[in-house]
Amino acid sequence: MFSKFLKLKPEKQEQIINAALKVFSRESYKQASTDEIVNAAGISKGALFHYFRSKKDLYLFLYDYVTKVLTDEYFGSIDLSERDILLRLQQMCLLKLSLLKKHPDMMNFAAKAFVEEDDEIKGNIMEKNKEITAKGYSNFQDNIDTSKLREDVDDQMALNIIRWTFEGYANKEQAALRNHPMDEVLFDKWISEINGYIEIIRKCLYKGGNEP
Amino acid sequence: MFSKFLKLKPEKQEQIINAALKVFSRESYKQASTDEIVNAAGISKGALFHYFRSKKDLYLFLYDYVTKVLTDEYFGSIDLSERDILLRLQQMCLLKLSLLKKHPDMMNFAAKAFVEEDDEIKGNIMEKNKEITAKGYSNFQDNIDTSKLREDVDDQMALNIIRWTFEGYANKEQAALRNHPMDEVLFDKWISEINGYIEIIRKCLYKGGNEP
Amino acid sequence: MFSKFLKLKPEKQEQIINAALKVFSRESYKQASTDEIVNAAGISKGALFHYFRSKKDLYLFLYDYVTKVLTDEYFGSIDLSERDILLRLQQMCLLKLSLLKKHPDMMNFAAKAFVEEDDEIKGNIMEKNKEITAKGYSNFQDNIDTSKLREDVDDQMALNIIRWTFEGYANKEQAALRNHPMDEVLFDKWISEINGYIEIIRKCLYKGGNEP
Amino acid sequence: MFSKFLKLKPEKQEQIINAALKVFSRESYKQASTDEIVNAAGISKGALFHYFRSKKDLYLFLYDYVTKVLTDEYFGSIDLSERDILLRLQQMCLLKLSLLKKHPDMMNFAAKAFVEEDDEIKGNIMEKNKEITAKGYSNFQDNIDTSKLREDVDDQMALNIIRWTFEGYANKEQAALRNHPMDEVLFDKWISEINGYIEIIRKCLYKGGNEP
DNA sequence: TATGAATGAGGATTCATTCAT
DNA sequence: TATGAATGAATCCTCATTCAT
Repeated sequence: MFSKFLKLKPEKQEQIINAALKVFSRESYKQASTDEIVNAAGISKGALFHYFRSKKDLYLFLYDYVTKVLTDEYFGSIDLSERDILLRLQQMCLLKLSLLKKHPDMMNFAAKAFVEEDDEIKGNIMEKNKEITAKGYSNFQDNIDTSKLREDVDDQMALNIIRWTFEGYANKEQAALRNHPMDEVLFDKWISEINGYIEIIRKCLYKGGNEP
Repeated sequence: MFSKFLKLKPEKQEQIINAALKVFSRESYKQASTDEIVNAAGISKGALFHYFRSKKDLYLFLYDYVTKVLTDEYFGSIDLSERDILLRLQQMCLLKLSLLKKHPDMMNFAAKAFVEEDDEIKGNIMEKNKEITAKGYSNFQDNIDTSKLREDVDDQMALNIIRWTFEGYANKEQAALRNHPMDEVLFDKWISEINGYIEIIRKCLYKGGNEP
Repeated sequence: MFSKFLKLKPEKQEQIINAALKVFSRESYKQASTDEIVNAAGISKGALFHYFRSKKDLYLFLYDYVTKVLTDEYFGSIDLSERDILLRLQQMCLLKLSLLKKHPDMMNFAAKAFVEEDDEIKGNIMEKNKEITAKGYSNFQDNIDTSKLREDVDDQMALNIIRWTFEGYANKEQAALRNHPMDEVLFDKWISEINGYIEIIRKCLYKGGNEP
Repeated sequence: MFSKFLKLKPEKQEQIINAALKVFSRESYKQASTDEIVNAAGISKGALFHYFRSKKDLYLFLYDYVTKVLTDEYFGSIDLSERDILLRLQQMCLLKLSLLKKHPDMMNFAAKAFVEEDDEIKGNIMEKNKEITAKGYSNFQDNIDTSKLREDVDDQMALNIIRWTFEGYANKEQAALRNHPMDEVLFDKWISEINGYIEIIRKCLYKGGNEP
């Protein structure tokens, strides 16, 4: 499967993948047009269906491809030995925001694919997600040292609050990303704001934080 | 406009609205098929276009309808004089979860419509959203008494953490909703868990909370 | 046939006929919409199909009606004992132009119906035309006194030139009619111009005209 | 535009053009059915919309095509240096009748298009007509030598009578064309009859014609 | 008799997929 | 292997006609 595509020169593969990602990251599965994809990729209609047998196969190939690239970059960059949840989430949050800027089409494609509800592919995507989960990419709270958390607060609830805070921040910034260029200044802002939240959480939910 | 539809017997109106909401809450604007809608509603193709002149008009009618029902039920039930953010968000969160169970199709439709990007309707939806915003439905943090918050923590950041906590909780429960029936037990669970988070936040982010 | 329609009060009949004529004189048979007709007539959809069984029947009724009114007014006003072709065509031409202004919808309807090629009605219209012709409305050149025409010119050819001249003039003026109001001034212009052509023809094609 | 169509084999282009012309020369723009066109052309529905993006585009393409063919054949065959109006109109009339027999669908299409009132295309057709007019195809009476006309008759009125005579003759013959085959005999009849009219007009409206 | 809601076949257009070259 | 012309099912929408009230 996909062997015909994989025999192409890497540059051509990339060119086709990028074109398809661009289209699929903007439109839903059904609305995305193969015409637009072949035009953006600079190949013929027949070629696309020669490499991939169908639109569905192309989509699922892209899903695997994107999943692999993103998980590699994501989990390859995260220090899973960091047992302090704040430092781990700081990494994760910055990494996610960086990936959004580095691979916007992939990230948007992944986000769209995650909620895609077209019957033609929904089943396959859910299956693939199960496989990914099964591979056991460590969760944000695996192997976390909870001993630093306040004792008068339920650990899991504290972890949830911390996670939701970082998720909320990442979402807020993601929405802003569309309008602003990504540069050193923006990255520094992220670091400084994230550290602000870390400080608050450390103060409030960790042992030995200041008295309110 | 829509006068022909509004002359129908209420039961029939409801039957058509429900059918359309079911389809539009599952599929995007473009993918949603009028065939499926008329089949679900048990009416003929011609009838649909007799009541609403076009698919677009039907969609925008539904948007207005849903917006009205949800804002009425939502803002009609919220006590905006409550100046303690925790109590206000407790109300909002419970209400949102209740609405999700009471009107799942409406809530999903509203969520989908909010991010709908089809050129045919995007402009209209944005316009309607402006009108809604202009009507001044108060924001979650309008008129909030921030004097209760810890003084050694930035107010806005504290409010963000609190909001994201409730949003995170609501999202988590929303995902679970599809599989469980909504009943007294579930509602009690929500109250108890939300109160758990409230207690933690009060302890950590409010003046005079316990020392960690 | 049409008995139900003919039982209506004359004013209502007229109102319906006028509305239908307005629509059919603007649009072709197929494109003319029964919706537009009932709206213009201020009656319900059902009523129209109650009076006339179908769009086709309505159209054919109108054709008969218009044919009758126009031939009555036309042949009722023409003095067929006038044996001078110029005076007869002068009458006919002025009458046609007057009718165009007096009954524009009828004239346009008749003109459109004459070239209507929709299979649903073409046969019926052609049949009706045969009947009309069979009734023997006298032709423009019936009973004409050709003795006044130059002897060195073929009578039939001379009559053709004369007829085509008047037809050409009438067509030219008809096109101009849409933009100008019909009034005394316009009528006088017609008379004066037509007399100009008559004078030329008398001079050129009649015995004893001036030498060129 | 139309590049896809123009890449087809000439025979296929012709086959499609002829099918479309046949349908559009019989029905109005709106009533003409693309189904009928594709059946007549022996191609699939999709193919038609592959070559031309829409029914409108097909129609406007045909208009340009027909206009070009007809004006080329028409103005390519007319000797505009002929300053005698009778000889010029003799050419024009014969040419028009020949074209009617050679390209009946094109001529009928052109005639229908000229009075087409459908909003979807009316504007475009009028624009194209302006362009054509602007190209300055000389009018029937441009550069005419009026010095040969009788001095006791208004020049413009004389020219009108002459034009209307030839138009009338062409119209009469056009109506007869549908039933008769076009052959040498018919063409000879036209020449002889037209020459008959020319002789009469020369005798009556030109200087030095015989005394009536 | 009159109403207007309802029907469903028909029309233009789109698009994934096939296939001759 | 690559091309892009061709297919036809599916989609939104229209409108003469019917029928319950």
